[in-house]
Amino acid sequence: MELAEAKLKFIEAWGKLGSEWGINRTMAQLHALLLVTPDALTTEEIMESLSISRGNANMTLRDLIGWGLVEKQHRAGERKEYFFADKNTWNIAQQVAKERRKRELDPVIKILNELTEVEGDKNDPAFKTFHKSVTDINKLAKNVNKTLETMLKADESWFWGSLLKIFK
Amino acid sequence: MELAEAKLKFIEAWGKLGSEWGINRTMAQLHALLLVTPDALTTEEIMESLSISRGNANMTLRDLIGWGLVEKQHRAGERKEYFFADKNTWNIAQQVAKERRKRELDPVIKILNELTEVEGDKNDPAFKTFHKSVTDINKLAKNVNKTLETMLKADESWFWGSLLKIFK
DNA sequence: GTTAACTTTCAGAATATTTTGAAAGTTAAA
DNA sequence: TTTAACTTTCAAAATATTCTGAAAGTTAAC
Repeated sequence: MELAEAKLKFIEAWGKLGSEWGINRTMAQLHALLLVTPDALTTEEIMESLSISRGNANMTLRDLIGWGLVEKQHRAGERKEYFFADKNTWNIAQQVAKERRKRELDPVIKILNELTEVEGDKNDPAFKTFHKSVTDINKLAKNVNKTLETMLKADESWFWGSLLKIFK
Repeated sequence: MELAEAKLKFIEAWGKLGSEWGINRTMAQLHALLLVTPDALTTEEIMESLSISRGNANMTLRDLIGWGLVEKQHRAGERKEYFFADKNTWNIAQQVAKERRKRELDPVIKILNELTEVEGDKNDPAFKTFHKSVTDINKLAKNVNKTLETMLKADESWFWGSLLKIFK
């Protein structure tokens, strides 16, 4: 397989995975493109590579910067901006985990905490079932949260080393 | 807060979280409804509760059954079918992990394995960057895979106990 | 074998999301 | 200050996803 073909395959696969996990396909693809490109790219080059419009490129880049995955570079004597992605996979994983926790997990834990407090007739099966499900899911969510917390502070080799040691 | 209101809040929150994670909102909501309902429900009752059409209810129920989260029940002397959800949160988490792994992670690991094998000029920065990113992501994916593997076999309290022990 | 209660299907409608592109905005350099 | 290179915005268009509902299909009971 040619490098060019392989890059396209990677970009496509990453876009697909992203869209299955609630991440805009273009955003995942643009990130993938920057991941396999050694140097920083201009908006123009990105538009060309992915066949997307200027507006789309601009907004997607802004989103990626908001996720902490991409940075702007400016070069002396040049008006245009260059974009490049952090290539450290562990950093990327941490960054994605951090953002999704903040945006999605935290709000839901907040609601679950409230719902756990709802009171009712302990003999009513409707109440009992509600309370048990909410409480159990809340516990699960908190365990996930703690695990993420650890992951966010951890060094990659320590993290996987520890995990795979127990999980031999 | 009333139980009825709390149920609605739970259904709404679960639907939102689902849609952020690439799961159809209705599917997440219907699952949530069954989770907080002690007894099995008919299609009719589900349509009513969630204000959805018969077609939508039917297809969503079929999907949930496909995910292993809901079961059909039939009752002696009755034509209509009843649907109920497994209320064991750990089972649910395992089931979701298992299905998403099969549907989404496995295919991507297959592609990453192929792309890892692509050969090229070791002095070409384009090749080096491609190869490193693909290899690193592949490693990460495999570690996630191993962790899921363990989780799928594990007992809940052992799993979280082990994790939180290292991660104190 | 007929009925009627129920389930399933799927084309088209509704809705939600993503993308475009041209106009407006910005700002370094002349 | 003016220009022009570049970035940003956002209403409208394109696309993708989800939902509806009526018709077709199924089958348990009679």
